[in-house]
Amino acid sequence: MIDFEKVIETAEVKCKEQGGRFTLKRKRIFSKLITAEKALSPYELADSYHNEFGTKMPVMSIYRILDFLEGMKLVHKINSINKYLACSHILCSHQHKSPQFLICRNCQKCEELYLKKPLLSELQSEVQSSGFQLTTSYTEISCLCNECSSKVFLAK
Amino acid sequence: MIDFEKVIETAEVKCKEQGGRFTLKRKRIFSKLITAEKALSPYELADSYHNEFGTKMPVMSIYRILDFLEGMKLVHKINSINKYLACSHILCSHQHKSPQFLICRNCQKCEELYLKKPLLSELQSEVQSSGFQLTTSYTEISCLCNECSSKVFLAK
DNA sequence: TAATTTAATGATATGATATATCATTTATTA
DNA sequence: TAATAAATGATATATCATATCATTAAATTA
Repeated sequence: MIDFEKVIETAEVKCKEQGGRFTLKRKRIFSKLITAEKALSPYELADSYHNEFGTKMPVMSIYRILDFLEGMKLVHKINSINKYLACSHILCSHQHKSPQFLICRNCQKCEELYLKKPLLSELQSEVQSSGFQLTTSYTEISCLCNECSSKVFLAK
Repeated sequence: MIDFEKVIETAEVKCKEQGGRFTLKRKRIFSKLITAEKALSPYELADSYHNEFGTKMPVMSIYRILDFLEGMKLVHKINSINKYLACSHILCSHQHKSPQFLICRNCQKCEELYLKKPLLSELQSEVQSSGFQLTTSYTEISCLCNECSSKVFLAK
C-alpha cells in the first residue's frame, strides 16, 4: 500500500527542485500511473483521462507530459512494450542507477526491482565478456506474473 | 566467422523437418539477417532487398517471412526495438530455452548469449520472489557496445 | 500592476510501424 | 493434368510516434 498523498507531495517537490512545474495535467497523468498496477501507453492514458475528467487530452500532450515526468525521474519508459510506469521508489532516498523491470507478457503487469549487488556484478562481468557495457543501462525482463502463469497461459 | 553455406543448408533442413518451405525469398531474407551484424527491421530489410535484387518486396511479405523464420526457430524478434536477429546458434545441437540478448542502444548491434546455469538460477529465484516466473521467457538487456561506449556516447 | 518573456498545452500534419483481408501466383499432390 | 494448399502480392486501415506552429497560461521584471 503506497501513501498516495505523500507520493504526490514528493513528486511536486522533486519537480520544483529541478525547475519543473507540476501542473494539474501533469499531476493527473502521474496519479493515473501511480494508481495503475501496470504500465500504460500514451493512448491508454488519453482514453482514461477522457473517461475520468470528461475533457479530451491530445495524445501529443500526453507524450510531452510523459517525457517531462521521465526527465524528473518520476516515471520509467518500458521500451519493450512502449509503455510508461510510475517509479516505485519515489519515497526512497537512495540513487537508482540501473533498475530492472519484470514485465508480464500476458497482462503487462510490471514490477521494478533492484538486483542484489553480487548478482548484478556477476551479470555485468558476463555482459562485459561479450563486448558490452551494462553501466547506466537498465534491464527489462519479459516473463509471466504468477497469476497469468497459473492460468496456464500459452504464450505465443 | 560463420560458415555461411553450412548455416543456409542447416536452415533448409530445419524447415523441411518442420514442414516448411525454404523458398528463394525466405532464403534471401534469412541470408541478409545472417550477414548483418545487427538486428534489422522489416522496413530495413525491404529497402535492402530492393537495393540488392532490383525488385521491390512488399513489407507485408517481409513480415510474413519473418514470422515464418521465427516459427522455424531461425530468427529472434528483439521486442525492445522491434527488429529481427538471426539466431546465432543454428549450428548448435542443444536446445535454447531462455536466450538473453544484449542490445546496444546506440548502434543496435546485438549479441545473443546464454547465461551460465548458476547465474540464471539465481536470477530466476530473484524474479520469483517478486511474484513472476522466468520460465520460457527471454531477456533483453539494453546496454552499450564497447565501441559506442568508447565514443563517450551520451545516451538520451 | 502591466508588459515582456518563457513554459505549457492544443491543433494539425505527417511519417513510421503493424495488422487484416482478399486476390493472385506458385508449388504440391492426387 | 486437375485439384488443393501454400506462398506472395496488393490494398486498406489501424496503431504508434514525431515535428511544427498556434494558443494559452504562468512567471518575471520593469
